[in-house]
Parts: sequence; structure tokens; C-alpha cells
Amino acid sequence: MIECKEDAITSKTTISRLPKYLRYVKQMIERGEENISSTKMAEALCLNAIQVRKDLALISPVSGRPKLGFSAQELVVALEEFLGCNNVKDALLVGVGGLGRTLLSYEGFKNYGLNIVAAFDIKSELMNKKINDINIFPMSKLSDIAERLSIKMGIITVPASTAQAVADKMVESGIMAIWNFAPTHLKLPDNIAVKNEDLAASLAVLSRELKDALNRQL
Amino acid sequence: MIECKEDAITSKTTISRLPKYLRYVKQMIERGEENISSTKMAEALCLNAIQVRKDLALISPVSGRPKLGFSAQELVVALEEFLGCNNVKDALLVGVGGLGRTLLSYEGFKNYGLNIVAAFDIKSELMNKKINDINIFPMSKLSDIAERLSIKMGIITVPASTAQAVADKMVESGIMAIWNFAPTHLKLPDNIAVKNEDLAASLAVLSRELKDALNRQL
DNA sequence: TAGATTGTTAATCGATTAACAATC
DNA sequence: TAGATTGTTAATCGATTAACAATC
Repeated sequence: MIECKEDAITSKTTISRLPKYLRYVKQMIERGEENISSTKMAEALCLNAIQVRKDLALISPVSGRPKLGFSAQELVVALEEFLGCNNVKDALLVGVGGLGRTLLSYEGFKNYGLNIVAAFDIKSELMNKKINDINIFPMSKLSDIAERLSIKMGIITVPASTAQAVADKMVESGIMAIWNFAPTHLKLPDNIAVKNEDLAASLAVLSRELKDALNRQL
Repeated sequence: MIECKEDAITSKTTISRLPKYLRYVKQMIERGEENISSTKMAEALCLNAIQVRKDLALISPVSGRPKLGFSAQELVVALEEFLGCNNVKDALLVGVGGLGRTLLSYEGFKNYGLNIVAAFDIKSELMNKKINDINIFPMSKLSDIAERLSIKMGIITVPASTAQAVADKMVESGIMAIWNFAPTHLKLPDNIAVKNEDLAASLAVLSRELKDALNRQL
């Protein structure tokens, strides 16, 4: 077990870059590289090299070696440790529509320690079915299952109109972190962690950049 | 046509908040409200009221009235105008898997002016099929269709391994903005706008907050 | 009038970037 | 040695927040 500055507060911006580093380092390992230069990694990911080194220094006690860079293997271990990739986090998902199914079927989350153990919906025709080996239950079972399995993370993929009610039910059932894909702001107690996946926000930024790019062409 | 400071550079952080404002204002209109106070909107969205007023000042020439707030109707018009909601942007999508289907079926993008006009995939069994009335074509038709319809935006929902090749093909075909859902960094010319939807990054941030929240409980 | 609200100017805060010495 | 690279300290930059006057 590597001891790193895990308890220090690391900014969200730093944390959100870590999966990119992890992907890059794994790719380089596949190509047979044994060392990773922060300079090259930064260039490949369109980031600043100093920023990369600062991020790595924050999450890992391993230092890079001048001229060589960082040990790829040590970096993978440090990144996975910090991101909790090997520390399985059970989650439940509510809303088995198109997006819910996609997330249930997506295998990539396993790499980051996320394990969806149960799904919930109101549609009776979905009951007793499975998606990607995950059972679908009626909403009435949510509290029971969440409490029994001590599930701390909930994923919301219901329409905006019911998202708040679902979130409230999750919190009542002991959920402490909510990943919200519904296009609505959730009002929750301060001690609950919430991450909103706001596609409209992304689209707004991209549309504006497109507009700027087209204007520059003129 | 309202003349606002559209040509001024507005920061990404500001732009990404605008859809939240728009949703809130629309909600209030549904409830019969005619005026929107920045103070109340900020509180409802867990934002700072000064920030809200600054954002609104940037995108709209309409000023709020002391004691009353902003005209809800005028705000909707200004937000939709700035976000280009009524200015239809045609897009194509590549990768008709689970996520691709979900996006093709999602009606919410219409509110923001996004119109997916064609989908592409390599699987021959998908050809000549439609999803949500959108035709699926083979990859070989991409350039032709993109150029003929002057499509400027592309959505990538293929696996990481093929995303770069798809992106390159899009750029060759005149696409200027790419919304990338594949978990990989794309290397593209500077003049191309790219927005990466990085779920691993979101999950990393949420997992860390959950960890902190659980530690605080001890 | 009193009180809620706006909008501007200044201060703070945090993240990014630059400069540069240290190292292999 | 020369050159690439790291890591630290300082400077810059941009976004957020505070203070407060203006307004209805």
C-alpha cells in the first residue's frame, strides 16, 4: 500500500485530469514504453507540462527522474490508487430508459472501481428482467436494497420531472453521492456529493466555439 | 432581433451556466411567474447572486429592475438568442451503439437548436434502418453527405479505438466542431472546436467527494 | 419611507503558467 | 560535458465574491 498525500485536498480540476493521465500511461505501456515524460504526456493531451508535474506530485510520492521521466508502472499504480480503481464502489441506478441501459451495459466503469449492483424503474414490464446481468427492481425495493447492501452511490437516469423525487429517496436510503444525468438541478443536503452531467451545458460551449470558428473563417 | 454583446468573448464557465438559467426561467414561467430575481435564481441553483447578474449582463442588454428583478419573458428570449436555440445546427453522428442510439432518440437537444440529420456506422445490418426517423448510412457516405448538406458539427459515439480515425474523417469532410463521447483524447487542428464528454473524469470527482463525505461522517 | 433588488468597482481566491535551479 | 527533464518558487491570469451606491 503506497502512502501518498491522499488526505490532502486535491482540487476538482486536478482530479478530473487524472483519468486522462491514466489512459495515456496505459497506452504507452501497451506500446512497450517504460518511462513517461511529463513533457510528452502534456503535449499529447494538450496540457501544460508544469501542470502535469504538479498534478502528479500531488497524488504520488514517486518522483520523476531527470532525463528519463516517470516510471510508467509506478505512475499507473499511483493513479489507480488515488482514483480508487481497485476499491470497488457499489452503486444503484434509477431509470432504465435509453441512457440507463447504456450505462448499465458499459463495461468501462469497472476500470474505475464502479460496480452497478441494482437497477430500478417504475415500469412493471421491466421487473425481473436483467440488463448486463444487473437485476431491475421496482422503486419500492430501493430503500431496502440500498440499506441492506450499504450502497453509497446512486445514478439518476430518469426524466427531469421525477429526478428530484428519486434523489430524495436515495438520500433517505443512505446514498451519499449522486451522479445525476437528468437535466435538472437537484436540491440536496450539503453533506451529499452531487455531480451533474449537463449535456446542454457542454453543447452550449461547443456551439459557441463553432460559431466563433466559423466567424474566424470569414 | 435583439442586439447584444454577442461578439464579445464570453467565458466557457459563463456559457455553461446559461442552460441552467434557461431551464429555471422556463420553470418559473410555467408556474406563472412574470419576474425573476437573480437572488432567488442563484439560491435555487446553488450559485452566487452576483455571478448570476454578471452572467446575465454579459449576454443581454436587458437590465433588471430593482425590487422586481428581470422580466422572465425577456430573459428567455435573451438566453435562447445567445445560446442559438432557434438557430438550427445540423449535426451528424457516428457510432450507432447504445450511447449513439440514446442520443439519436433524445428529443431535448432540439431545445438548443441541435438537429441530428444523419447517422453512420460500420455494421452492415444497420444500413437502411432509421432511429427516431434518422437514417443510418455506411461510413463511406460520410464525406459526401457532410459536404452536400454543409454539416459543421459531428458527434462521436464509437469506441475509443476508432475515435481518432472518425474524427480525422470528420475534419476532412468539413466538420468544424466535434462532440466526443469516446473516452480518448483527440488530436485535431487548432481551428476545430472539440468538446470531450469525459465520464471517467466526472466519476473520479464524484468518487473523491464521496470518500471525503464518508470520512467526515466518522 | 423602508426594504428588496440591481449593477459596478474593488478585493480575493485559486488555478495556470513562467522562470530557473537541480539532476542525471 | 551537453541536453533533456524534473520540481519549486514566483508571477500571472481569470473567475468568483465582497462592498456598496443606486433605484424603484
